[in-house]
Amino acid sequence: MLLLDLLAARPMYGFELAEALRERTNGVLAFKEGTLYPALHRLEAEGLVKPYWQKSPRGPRRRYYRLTARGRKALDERREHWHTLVEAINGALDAGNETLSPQGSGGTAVPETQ
Amino acid sequence: MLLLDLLAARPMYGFELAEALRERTNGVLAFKEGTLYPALHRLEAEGLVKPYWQKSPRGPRRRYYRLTARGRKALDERREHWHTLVEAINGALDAGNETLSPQGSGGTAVPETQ
DNA sequence: TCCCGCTACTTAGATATTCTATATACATGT
DNA sequence: ACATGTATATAGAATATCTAAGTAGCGGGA
Repeated sequence: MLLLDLLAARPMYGFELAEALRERTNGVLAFKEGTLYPALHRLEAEGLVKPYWQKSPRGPRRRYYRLTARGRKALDERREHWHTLVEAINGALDAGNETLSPQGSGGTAVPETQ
Repeated sequence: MLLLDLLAARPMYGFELAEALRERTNGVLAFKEGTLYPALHRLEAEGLVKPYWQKSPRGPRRRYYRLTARGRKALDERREHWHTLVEAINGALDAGNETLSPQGSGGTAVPETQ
């Protein structure tokens, strides 16, 4: 999801993605090479991104990844799934803390996942 | 974290934990047996929970898990880590959506993780 | 020229976790 | 005796991460 999200703005190459994630999360999250590149290959295999080589003004060539239409759709789905997940977990955590305001947290029935 | 959180209220047994999580998350999350029991064994090995057998009024005996002092501490740490993680990811997602209110989200420098 | 450091991508192997699937067993009802 | 529901356990496959190393282009300094 994070990779797709970063690529939604513009095509980027691996190293750039790693730097961008680190900046955006203030260093909380950082892709390790062994995670990043295989993950990009998986996204490519799923048809969610389309890569192309491009020369660098200095240093080795770069592999840019562009989001496909399917990738855009997948990003929307994954964002929604992420929010569902966070709300479910935070709701579960809140439920254990009957210390303060007893609010129902607007519990709408949610379709099963996992 | 979810197991520790559920056990913070009172000791519970595996099956009960599975039902409790399903209820609390409106079915969004559910422990599979093959995930739940090994996870409980790991928590035990880490000294975060202490199990004991107890007879059931009907059906086979139950293995109740009680949170230890270390488990309580671990829960606090994991909750904090969870919130840090969620904020980092949501912040990263927001950063890609320069559509609305340009708020800095109160970005406090956070120590590195992962 | 040679080596070093930075950029940039790749991949093998170890480790960790989840899921699938099955096994075991107690209690109750038919 | 057998099916059903409760309850725990675990082997094996699948998936993903991390560790670690390798390859390579470019520019600067000895």
